[in-house]
Amino acid sequence: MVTIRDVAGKSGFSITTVSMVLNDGRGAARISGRTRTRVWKVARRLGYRPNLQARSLRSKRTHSVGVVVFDLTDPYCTQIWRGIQNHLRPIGLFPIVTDLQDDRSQFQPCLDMLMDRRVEGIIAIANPLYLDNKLLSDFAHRDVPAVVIGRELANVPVSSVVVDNAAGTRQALQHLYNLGHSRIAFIRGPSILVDSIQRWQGLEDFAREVALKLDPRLILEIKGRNSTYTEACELTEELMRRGPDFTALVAFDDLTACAAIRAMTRAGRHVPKDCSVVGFDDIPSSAFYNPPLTTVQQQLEMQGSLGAEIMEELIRARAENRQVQPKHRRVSPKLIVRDSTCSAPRS
Amino acid sequence: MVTIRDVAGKSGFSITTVSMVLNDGRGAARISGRTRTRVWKVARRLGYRPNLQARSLRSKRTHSVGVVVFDLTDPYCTQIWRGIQNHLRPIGLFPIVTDLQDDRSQFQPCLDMLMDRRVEGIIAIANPLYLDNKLLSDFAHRDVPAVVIGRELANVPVSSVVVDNAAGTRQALQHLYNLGHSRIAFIRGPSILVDSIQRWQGLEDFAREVALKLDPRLILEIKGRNSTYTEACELTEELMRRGPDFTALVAFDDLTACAAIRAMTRAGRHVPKDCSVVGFDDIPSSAFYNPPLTTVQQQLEMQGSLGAEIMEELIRARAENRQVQPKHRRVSPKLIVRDSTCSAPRS
DNA sequence: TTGAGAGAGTAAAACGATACACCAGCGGGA
DNA sequence: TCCCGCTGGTGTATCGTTTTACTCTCTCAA
Repeated sequence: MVTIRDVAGKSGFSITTVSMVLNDGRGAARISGRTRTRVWKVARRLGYRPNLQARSLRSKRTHSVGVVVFDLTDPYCTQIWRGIQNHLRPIGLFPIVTDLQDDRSQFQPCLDMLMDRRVEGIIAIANPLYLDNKLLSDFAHRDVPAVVIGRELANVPVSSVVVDNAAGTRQALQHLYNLGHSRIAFIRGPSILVDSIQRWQGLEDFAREVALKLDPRLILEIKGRNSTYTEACELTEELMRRGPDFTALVAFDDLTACAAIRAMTRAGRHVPKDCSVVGFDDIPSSAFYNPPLTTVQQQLEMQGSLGAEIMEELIRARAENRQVQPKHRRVSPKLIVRDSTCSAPRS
Repeated sequence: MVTIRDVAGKSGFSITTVSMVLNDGRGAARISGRTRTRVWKVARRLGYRPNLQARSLRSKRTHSVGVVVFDLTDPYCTQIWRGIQNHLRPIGLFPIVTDLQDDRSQFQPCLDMLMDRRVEGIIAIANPLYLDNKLLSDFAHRDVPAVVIGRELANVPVSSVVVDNAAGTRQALQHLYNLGHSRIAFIRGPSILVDSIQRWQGLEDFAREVALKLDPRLILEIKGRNSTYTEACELTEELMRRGPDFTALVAFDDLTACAAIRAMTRAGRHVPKDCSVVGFDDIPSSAFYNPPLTTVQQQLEMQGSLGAEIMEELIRARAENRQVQPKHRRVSPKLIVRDSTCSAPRS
């Protein structure tokens, strides 16, 4: 491996000079143009690549950011990751990912691994289910800047990016309402999730505004005891028993929506002709579902970039020894209309 | 940050001793038990965490492995990643991932980033489409061990892990054959992919063995000019025009299978009652499709661990200054039977 | 003539660990 | 008594950078 010493030797300048030139910072201005080009030329010719470990050992900066992901095989995470990466790379920060594999006991170990690598900040993608506030608030006390995506923490000084759940379900219901549906069934998410509550809030608010009556017999809730998919299938069957005349269904998320459609198809009901269905999340496979799903897009990639943007700001502040308040961002979701919804049948 | 110097100071031993104890290697045997426990106790009390950059600067080992992924939002990659990670972590190797974002021009930059971080080896997940042999063979010349997953390179000394495509499609066709299907349509993959060729080979071989006649009018091929999904829909429509009597369809992969099912559903044909469909890959959403897909599972996670296992071996060999030949592994895929296939209708 | 100041660069001390060579006791065999 | 080897350590150089604090050599004004 060729070191800065080699470059210095071959170019005839001192190590210091080479370092200053190559870092092209404050010091480089003190070095004459001729010297600069000569050093660069030699460095290029030798194929010099600075040793990052040595560099950060001395400079105390690693230019890397830890990303804690609760399940890297979940598209929710990877899309956010994409956004994070796209923002971070161009500004010279390198994201290092650790995967909890849906196992909360891995949270501390993962944090430790990242801290061991001396990351300059940590972005955590919060699994609504598995990361309780205790864990997250604890990691706020590590002395690096932190950003949580997907969850807002009360009383904890940690920056966050969240989606406006209520605005999303509002759009979904409005869509069905505009299509003329009035007898609508709902499958709510598990009540332990804030998302469930917020999404329901959006539905209730809109219904009240347009004086749409919600039949309590057509509102069921996922308990989350076993497989969500299976449970959602069963709930849909229960709904069909209770009120076979509903013409639309709002599902908690896309997986639930898929299950509902599957259950109805099996029962001989056609989606969307007999019943429109709308989901939430816009997971990648939604577009390829049978039928393609009308759903609410979370703008995950944008959530990722926003998180990274906040991180950039926090790291910059720390480098300049500025104090800075936690920042909070809320992104607006967007309704994507595909083929699982259509006008209500004329009765 | 507490350093080894602090531990040495507080415990009353020298830096050397502390280092030997904490690394618990060859040297530790020379240190008495009492000293060892005292050092450990102090280290724990102070919350000492070794500085990895300093450590690897001196020891020339980073204990990290680069993983080059062509698209981290593709479940193909994340499942392999999961396998890699599960193998690497327990043996103290840290995987660092870089994402090409499906852009081949990012290959060199990503490799550079990894080499800059002095990874001890590189595992590349080959996109059949975007990583041509030139790129991959070039990276074989970097002086770190390399493993390619998803592609076998001829004439290049790089280890690899691949799936036995032919064995997979053979199982798929056998399944349909056993269900009594004889009039079977096929959507082949783009001919530029080795996978397409191998998968087709498996089909042909099995058909020949059982004297099953393949109607050339029922064999179409994806060209890959625009969206695969859209194209596959169109091909399915074409198939239905050509021979509306086929009772089963073998698709190149799951996405194609989804498209085929969608197209048939739209045309009023019921899957599997009117036509069985089998895919390939077992992408995660296959289990939740409408209907759930019968498909060939690639064992991606296993491919990942096998790759990591090879990497472990290569790194160990290098550490011990042994020469070692590239290793090659081939995993057998497994048919997963779900609801998109059933017995052929009696004619 | 002197001295200040700018311009262009260098020497040497870190950073936090590991590796290698060495050292002080001490027991024992010749 | 001498030397050897063993036990249980320690001192110091070193890894490849960055950073701080110099050193020269000019130029130019007082």
